[in-house]
Amino acid sequence: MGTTAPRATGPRVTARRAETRRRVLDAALQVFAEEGFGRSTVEQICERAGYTRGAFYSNFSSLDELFLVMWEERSGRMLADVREALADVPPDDPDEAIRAALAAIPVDDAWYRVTAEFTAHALRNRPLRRVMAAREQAILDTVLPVVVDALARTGRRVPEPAALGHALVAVHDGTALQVLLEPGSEEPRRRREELFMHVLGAYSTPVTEEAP
Amino acid sequence: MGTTAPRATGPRVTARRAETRRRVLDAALQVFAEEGFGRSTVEQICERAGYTRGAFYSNFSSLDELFLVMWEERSGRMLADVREALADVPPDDPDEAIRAALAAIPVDDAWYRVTAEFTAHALRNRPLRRVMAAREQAILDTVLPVVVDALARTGRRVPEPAALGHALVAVHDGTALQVLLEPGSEEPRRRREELFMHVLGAYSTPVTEEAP
DNA sequence: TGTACATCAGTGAACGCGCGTTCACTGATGTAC
DNA sequence: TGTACATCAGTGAACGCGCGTTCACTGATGTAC
Repeated sequence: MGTTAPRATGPRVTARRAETRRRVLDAALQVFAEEGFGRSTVEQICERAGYTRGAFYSNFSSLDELFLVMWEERSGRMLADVREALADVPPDDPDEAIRAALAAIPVDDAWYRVTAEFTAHALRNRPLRRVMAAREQAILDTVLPVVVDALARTGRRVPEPAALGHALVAVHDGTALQVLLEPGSEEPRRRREELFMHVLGAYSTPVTEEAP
Repeated sequence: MGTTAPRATGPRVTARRAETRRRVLDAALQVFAEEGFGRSTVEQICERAGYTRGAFYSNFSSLDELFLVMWEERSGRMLADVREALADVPPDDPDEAIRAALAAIPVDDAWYRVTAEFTAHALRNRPLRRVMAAREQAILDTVLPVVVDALARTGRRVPEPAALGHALVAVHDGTALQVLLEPGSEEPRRRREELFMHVLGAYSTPVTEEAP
């Protein structure tokens, strides 16, 4: 039995290894977006990342695992960006706050493609479904308070924040697709914003105390 | 130059051939739903359909073509079902009409998976994008008139039918995903219906003529 | 700081399976008389 | 309706490529003194 082995953080993650993983993960996003997850090969990803296939198997056990790790890492980073953008929103102009919140949520072509496939994948895979559900919850936890605050400053309160949250996520998913399917046009973007506003209005009530 | 060749309907479609295509298309939907489009093979589909691979190449030129044909055929049939269901809606109860319209739009697991992937596929493929856009338009043409009518009977008019239409499609896409991600729960179904109602309200105005 | 050694991370060749694609063939289907 | 023939649709074997996966190896990185 080893006595002084330094295994505090597991099997030791060297800087070199971290760099390799990062480059492979970045390459994976690009390849998945271009080829589709199902049509992507270990070879393509390694070539793009500048490694041989052996490096892949030294870091990941399968394409499925890579897909999961990549998606979680990426969506986590994206959520952090949104959180940061929301922190900078000026608290004195609620209308602007809501607009900023919308602008902070990126509608990115490559990412949406990958997410659409990840979604389809999750629908046939229990554990992945939980991953997606957890992510939706994280999004709500980040975005909802800001939105509810902004509405409060326009004199509106939200009786059921959870319902509003799920509605916003659904609207985001649905309209993002429409935006990406018509790359040239500004129409869908406008409709998207309009729908968001309508939903905010529908899930909140004015707090003008003229009732008893 | 052939003189009396009977080529009225192109290369002659025999009953046998039509049957083969149908069985292959049915098998394709199942396999795509289970394995994902990208991970599906000609072999799997043929095996499930009860043919050898040669039969596939005698009827289709590639998996991509099969995917497109299958999706169009399937979504066309689905739209026809919706149209039929809407035709049966009793015209005297507008609230019920709307509920029936919602119920007529199926939220089917296998189909949604396949559509999610088809969507991702379309995002990286111009011609497919047009196919999807055309389908969205067809859905609107089918569903919108019924919805606008039903609203009219509750004394509401829709100033911008197109905007409402796109909003409904977006809400459908977004909430269908939530429904499927939580298979056990009735929650998302309830929230879905609620959101539809809110959107109908937001995009229509009461026509009570008390203004000048 | 320098040297000697140990371990680690990625290399690249090798293996073999599975799949896409082709094609000569044969049994099924359709046509002419 | 029956027979002879022509065409068609699907068969199944064959070929070969590309890819997943393994593994002995070596140069890179880290450690001890």
